[in-house]
Amino acid sequence: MRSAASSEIEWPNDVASARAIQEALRSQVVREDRLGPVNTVAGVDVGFEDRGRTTRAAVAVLAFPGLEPLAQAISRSPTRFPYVPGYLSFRELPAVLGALDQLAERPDLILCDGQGLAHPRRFGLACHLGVLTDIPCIGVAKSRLVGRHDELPPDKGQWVPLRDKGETIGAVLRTRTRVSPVYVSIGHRVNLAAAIDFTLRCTTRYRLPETTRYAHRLASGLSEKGVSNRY
DNA sequence: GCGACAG
DNA sequence: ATCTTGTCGC
Repeated sequence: MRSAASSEIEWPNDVASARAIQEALRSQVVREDRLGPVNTVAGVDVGFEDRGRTTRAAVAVLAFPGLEPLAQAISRSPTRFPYVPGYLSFRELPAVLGALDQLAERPDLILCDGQGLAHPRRFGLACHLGVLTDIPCIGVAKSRLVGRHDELPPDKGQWVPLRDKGETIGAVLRTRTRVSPVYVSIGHRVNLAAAIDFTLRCTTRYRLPETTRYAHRLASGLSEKGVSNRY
């Protein structure tokens, strides 16, 4: 899919200009449901290698709701922005877009590693990815960046709002009974209720959704056999 | 001023 | 994110 070539984007080299980009793009995040039929769901996993010198992103596309693997791609590129809390997207997005470009088809929905609106300026990685590609996107993070919340009941499926500065910015969601929760937030074109629902429907027996988990395993080295990078 | 801080 | 020992529960 060629909708957001990373090479055609001007990437910032410092936090001040990165912040200006966030402030300029944050109004483009669509917080309501604007989804077509969801037949394919992609999971995006980000991370780094070589003590941070190389950034890597993996994407796995699964059928929905059956979650059968359909396609996968991985992209590595030299790190061009350091990890600074609140600015993760400037470090990871070039690799993420590179991985998405390897796919033959645009996924109908993306579950992205990291935060969406649950971000100091309401423009986390999942929002940035959603705005640049205009693909419906949900942020699924393994730990908290900002926000406070009440104690979370132990049963699978239960959730409590994540709040910051008087507004709900996401949900703390139990994807497995008595297992540490994940942090779900709007990325783009999906409301919070739908984001929670999709996250649960993509989660089977592990803490993380199969989409994200599949991408993570791909990035960790052990790819699945018999799955090509096209449908 | 001090702690907190997605991956 | 990554590293690593000890502990707990099924």
